[in-house]
Amino acid sequence: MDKLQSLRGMVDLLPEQTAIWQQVEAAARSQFHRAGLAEIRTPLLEATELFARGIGTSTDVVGKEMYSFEDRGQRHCTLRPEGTASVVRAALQHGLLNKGPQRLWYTGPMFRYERPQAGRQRQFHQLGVELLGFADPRSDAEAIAIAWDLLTALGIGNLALEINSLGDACDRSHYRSVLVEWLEARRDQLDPEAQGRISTNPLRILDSKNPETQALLAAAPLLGDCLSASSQQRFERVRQALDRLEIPYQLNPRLVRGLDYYTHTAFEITSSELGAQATVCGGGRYDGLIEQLGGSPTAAIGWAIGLERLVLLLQAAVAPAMHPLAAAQVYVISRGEAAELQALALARTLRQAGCRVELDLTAAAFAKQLKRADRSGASWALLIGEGEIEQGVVILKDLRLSTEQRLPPELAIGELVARFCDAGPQPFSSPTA
RNA sequence: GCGGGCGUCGCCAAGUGGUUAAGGCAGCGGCUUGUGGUGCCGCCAUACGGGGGUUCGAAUCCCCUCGCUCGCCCCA
Repeated sequence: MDKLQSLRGMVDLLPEQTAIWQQVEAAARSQFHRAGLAEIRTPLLEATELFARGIGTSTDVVGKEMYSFEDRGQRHCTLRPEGTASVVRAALQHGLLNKGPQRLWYTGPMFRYERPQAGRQRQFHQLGVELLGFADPRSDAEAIAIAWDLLTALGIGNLALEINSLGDACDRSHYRSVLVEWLEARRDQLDPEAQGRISTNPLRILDSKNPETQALLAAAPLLGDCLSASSQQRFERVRQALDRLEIPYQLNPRLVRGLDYYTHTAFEITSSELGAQATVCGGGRYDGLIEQLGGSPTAAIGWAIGLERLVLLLQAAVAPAMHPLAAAQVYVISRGEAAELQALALARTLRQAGCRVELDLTAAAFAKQLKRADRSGASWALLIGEGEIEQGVVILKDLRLSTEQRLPPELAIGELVARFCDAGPQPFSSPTA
């Protein structure tokens, strides 16, 4: 196949798709606005080192999924595989945290070199929230609530929230040694994947999907048992807050996220309707990251929603009720040089007055143009031919009733504007409206 | 990186060794001259993802390759 086509895993969003994306973006903006979040936009390209230091070199994302290359100045560059590291970098670079805690949101494409499958592309889009400089357990609940409420507001059901606490750095290294010791004693019962991970990233063995490994793990020591008293207490308060918000959740002691920077609260929102890639939203607290990237110790929590997955759910749930494409209200037809120019001008006048107008740009016969008018979904047509130009009138035709009247252009415009005068585009109105 | 499924016109889709690759939708042209939605007629893949091979003969069999897709891994 030598046809030009998009790169593997890089997906075009066609006009009939973009409407639903715009709806999601609008809902998110509204939600974030009400929550007092400000938008931040960072470059798609960052120094490779940012992700190596931020996400952790033993993670799959950094180890084998990054789009990395050297630019012409021999700089090591990487297309961002996630948003948090960039946001933290930007906050530090511009001293945002010196002004106090930051409540931020972002959206945009991320890149991971993986094998595409349902709900997973190489370029995908995330919508994320980062609350920098907040340590209070209520901030965990607030962050989760923002995500939960956004998904709910969009009409997505069948969602499950799972949470766990990974403790602080101390708890984790303590648990890590306990777990490694336990795993080593059973090394020969583990699958090869898991065996390799004992030394590289033992915690990740916990959410292995290998059934035999899982069976064995049922008896493994739990992270929760290694948490310090204060970590446990903290987690307890997060749960209380969620209870108070009446956000249902399940404790999942095996939930371990794939990025190294997470501490304390980790969570995922999943849907059973997504196939293998069930996570719509994932996030957690990262109290050590900011310091690790050169800032002073600062607590923070954040999450990201996978927009492709969200759109998949929306299409399954509510999209059929939507009319993504806005049909024109008026279709303008003309024949003959003078008429064509007048049509061009009248279409513009109508648009300036707030009507959705489609102008036929062909010189085809009236029958042809009328046929297109009909298919466009417009309910009114404006016809101008040589005869009309001579008489100084236009034909205003009701395509539904098949009635028409000849009248001066100003009156026809006035008639249409009175009917469709709403200013501004109306992306989701029904074509028949 | 590893497995499974698939790959015929813009879309859907027949066709599983024999000289014409169905059909539907969309598109284009026409059916009295400047009036649509239905109807009727016509046009629309020397071509079956690409490359080799088997055969007298292949879209149909074999091999390789590319792509899509689902799953593993991982994650949003």
